[in-house]
Amino acid sequence: MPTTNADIAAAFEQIADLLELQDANPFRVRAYRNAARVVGELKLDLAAQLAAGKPLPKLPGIGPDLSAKIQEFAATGHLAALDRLRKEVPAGVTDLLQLPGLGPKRVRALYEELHVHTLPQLLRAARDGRIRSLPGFGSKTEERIVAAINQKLGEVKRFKLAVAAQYADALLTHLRAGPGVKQAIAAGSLRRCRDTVGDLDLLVTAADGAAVCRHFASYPDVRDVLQLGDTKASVVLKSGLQVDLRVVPPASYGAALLYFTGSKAHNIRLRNLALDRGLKLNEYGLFKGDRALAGATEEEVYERLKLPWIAPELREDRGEIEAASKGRLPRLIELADLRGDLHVHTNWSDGTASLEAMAQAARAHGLSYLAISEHSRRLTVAHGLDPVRLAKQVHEIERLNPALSGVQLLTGIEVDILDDGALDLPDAALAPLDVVIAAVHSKFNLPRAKQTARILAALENPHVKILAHPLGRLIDQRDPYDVDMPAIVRKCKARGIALELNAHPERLDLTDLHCRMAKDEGALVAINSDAHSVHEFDNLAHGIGQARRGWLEAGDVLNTRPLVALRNWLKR
DNA sequence: GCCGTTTTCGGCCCGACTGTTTTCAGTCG
Repeated sequence: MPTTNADIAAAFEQIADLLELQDANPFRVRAYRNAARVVGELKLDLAAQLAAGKPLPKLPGIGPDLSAKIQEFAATGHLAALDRLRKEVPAGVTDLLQLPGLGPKRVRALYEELHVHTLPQLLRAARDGRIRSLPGFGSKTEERIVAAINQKLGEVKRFKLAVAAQYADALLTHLRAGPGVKQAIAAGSLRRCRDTVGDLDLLVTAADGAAVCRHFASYPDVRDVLQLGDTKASVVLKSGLQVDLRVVPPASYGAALLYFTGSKAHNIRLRNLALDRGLKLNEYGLFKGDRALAGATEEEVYERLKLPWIAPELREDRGEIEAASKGRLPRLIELADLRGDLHVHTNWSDGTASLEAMAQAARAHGLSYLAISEHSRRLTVAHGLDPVRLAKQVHEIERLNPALSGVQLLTGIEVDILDDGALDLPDAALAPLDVVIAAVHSKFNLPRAKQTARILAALENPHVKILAHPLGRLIDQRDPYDVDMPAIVRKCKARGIALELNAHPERLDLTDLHCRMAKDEGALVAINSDAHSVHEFDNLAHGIGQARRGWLEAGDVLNTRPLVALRNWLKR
């Protein structure tokens, strides 16, 4: 098994956990966690790089020691340091760290004093009342441990962005009706438009924080109140979604919004920039000694740090601070930049609306063209089109177009990539179409080399213009298939094929990092709704959020082009 | 363990809440 960057990152995280349990220098622990993040997000395959005899690139936070560990892991598949640590700490103990309220100190006390190594042992100890006997533990802690384990057994994962956004909208409405509430906004990963959201971070400005926190905790959908303070409260909704509220005075709104939007890594960079200037940045403002220099808006905080405002989607410490300081931030794409949608379905296959209804809905969403791309015949469950029905649909679209105002339909197909990389329809059926989208809908578990070869073969077909949902993932339901994305992106660039960013909430595929990879390689991206009904054009907004996280500008996206330019691109 | 246009040593982001305390440690974000 070749070593992936994810393997290296996981090993570093393991080391960090184990070191923490041994009460090691916390900054050393942080060094491992930083390194795990840097390696985990890196698109360059480090093991492949080393195998090719090339040196490791200089990476931030990775010095001589961690470089050596990466080389050791790539060469042997093991880390002696990790193996050693595993012998020193009982197996399974790191699982205990995953429970909320249990950090390294308490977990260490649990296994040293009570010999508790696993979740079942912990549950037994809690039920036997043995935990409250430990110094620093009490009956409340014991109750929380039982509750946390039970919750973990019912495991609630991260929420899809679109779902979390609905909860946030409803809660914000509730908060705005609260006592003395001036502003209420969702921050956190929702504001950064991550594809999934672990919890909601809501920010409110008001004079009386305690009253707002109580109002928040009274929200009817609340299942548990975890914390209830004067400026901060945390609840769990009936769905299992955790929501954290912070209340700050209006003069701190910008600093607080910055702080609660994150990411943590971005915030740490900003605080260090402040320290470099002899200033202190916290959620209440930017301070020189006790004197507040900025805080009411995000813009003024950035400005005092000699930076332009940085869009929330970029705040991941992935180079945005360096780009900002050099005046090289991207002009991120916006929803209004989209001129059309190149991937939708109608009631000819598995969609619910007619061709005309979809065209009208597209126009209502400000789009001026819409490519109809039904499934192809192999997808019988979706009433995929064979060459005869496809020809009929093309004819129907040509009949409809002159009568449509403000929007034009393009002919197309979402043609299946078969097991061997051939397409599900003959070239003669594809040739007359405006847009051919190739898509994998089967054999998701092929080994990496075979899956990659299969897709690369499909991309050789001269009619293919777009590769649909390139990773094939369904968030929370199906992992992405194992495929060499850099190779796919390079092939798309070479063949003049656009990679789809499928904006369906369950897909959001490409990911943010793959958007960035496409941009860096010079490959085009097409942001498509994959709408199966007239309502699903709203999904494009989530696709835009993801594209912005991938640093995409309007020029990087195929369907920002006016229809004439698009037709030229399709015909070239 | 990393890092340096003040530094190759001595720093490393910062504050709120909870529970178990009797002034604070641990955890979290």
